[in-house]
Amino acid sequence: MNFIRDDVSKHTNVFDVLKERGFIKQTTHEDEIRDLLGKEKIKFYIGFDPTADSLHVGHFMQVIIMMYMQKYGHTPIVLIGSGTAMVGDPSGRSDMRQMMTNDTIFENSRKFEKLFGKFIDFSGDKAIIDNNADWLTKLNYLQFIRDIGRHFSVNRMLTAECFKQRMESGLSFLEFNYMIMQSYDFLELYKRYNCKMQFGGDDQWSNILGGVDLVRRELGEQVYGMTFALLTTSEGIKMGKTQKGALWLDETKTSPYEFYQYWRNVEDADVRTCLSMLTFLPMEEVEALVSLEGAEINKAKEKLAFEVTKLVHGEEEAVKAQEGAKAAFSGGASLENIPTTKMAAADFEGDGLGIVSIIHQLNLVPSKGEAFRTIEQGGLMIDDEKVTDARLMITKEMFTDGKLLIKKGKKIFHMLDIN
RNA sequence: GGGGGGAUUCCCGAGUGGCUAAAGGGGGCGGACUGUAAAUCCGUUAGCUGAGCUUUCGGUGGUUCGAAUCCACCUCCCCCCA
Repeated sequence: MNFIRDDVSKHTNVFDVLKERGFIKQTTHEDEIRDLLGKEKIKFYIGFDPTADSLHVGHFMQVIIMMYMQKYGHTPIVLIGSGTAMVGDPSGRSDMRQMMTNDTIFENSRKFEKLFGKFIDFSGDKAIIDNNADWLTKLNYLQFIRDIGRHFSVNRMLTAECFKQRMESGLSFLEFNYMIMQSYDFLELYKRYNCKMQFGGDDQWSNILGGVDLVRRELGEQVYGMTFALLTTSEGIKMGKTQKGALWLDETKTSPYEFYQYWRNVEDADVRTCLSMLTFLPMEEVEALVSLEGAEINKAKEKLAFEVTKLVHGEEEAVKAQEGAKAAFSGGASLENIPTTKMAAADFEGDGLGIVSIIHQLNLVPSKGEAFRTIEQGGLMIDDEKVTDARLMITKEMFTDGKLLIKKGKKIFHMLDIN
């Protein structure tokens, strides 16, 4: 559980550390927050709605923040938003979320909890995990709108950024309540744990402000909020999206090799942001890596990919992924770490199997039509030889030591193993 | 409650009876160029192991030799007025 090196930063106030790394986007009271974080050990929370069965890179950013905070002595409260997930956050969405069944939400929550345990130390009282279903599901409507609803001005809510883009496409009353639910969470956590701050991605700004205001109005207490830059590419597109969907932290959903490759392939312009936000390398080291010129920047990308993969999947997997990538792209290194699928030797007896169905089965192409196209366009290689005939049959004799290397396009390598 | 406008292939968006598996753009995929980068250029982009066949234009039923296009009903969405 010792992810962050002691020499990660020269600063001793975690606020300065986060600032140095470019995380901080907006704060409710910059000076007071810096002061508070320097003087006191506080409790703070970040909410995560279990809308999927795994955390993705966006969540991971928030996890990293909690890791820093914990490293510097503060206590993270991980709030699983099973209750808020039943409402659905409209922030940054152009349409309403699919309604989820309670069972799905419950299932997802369990998986979230497990993943958090990998990064945050919950031993003793070093961190807290709670779930807002605990209080939100018990609310009495009438009581709630009288006690809490009266503090919210609809006029003001409607001007909030998070609702703006929905003013045209439509916003249901259900979703409109999301902000109030999240605000109530802050109030509840303040009462339960004396939680003084809420963090979140910058898209959470309005929701966080709502909570800060509510605590002040209801209890007359000052609490604080802070948002962090979203991890986006230099073009402003959210990072961590692949054509298959999000980049997941769960290795069964995104393999460590794929995960490694994603970071290995980021654009030059994004290397600095990624290194500073997703790795715990000291900033001097980050600067040194980023200053590499031309093709040399690949060294920085390798380091980035390795460090992030190590953080998420452990050193062993990171080494494997790196070895596999090196073997595939630059040759030399051992081929055993390239993504491999085992198949029965018997399948390749006699006439063997058609190449098209093989690559389709391996999920290298989404359909057989795509497989044909790939071959027609010269995008498929077997053991370094271009496949020209889509009806090519793969037989046992074509394997060397029971292995066959398939390359699709420039970047996808896959080993077939019949041993 | 009244009036108006919509729903098109991964997304946006054209298409108002056959020439439409459906323009154009985005995205994806393949190629060239490169540094496993960016930019650019070329090709490609429903499924089925080629020609051929099957499924697609919110849903259901109908008109027609023939429908994404016409008709009826239904569902959902948006806008204006209350």
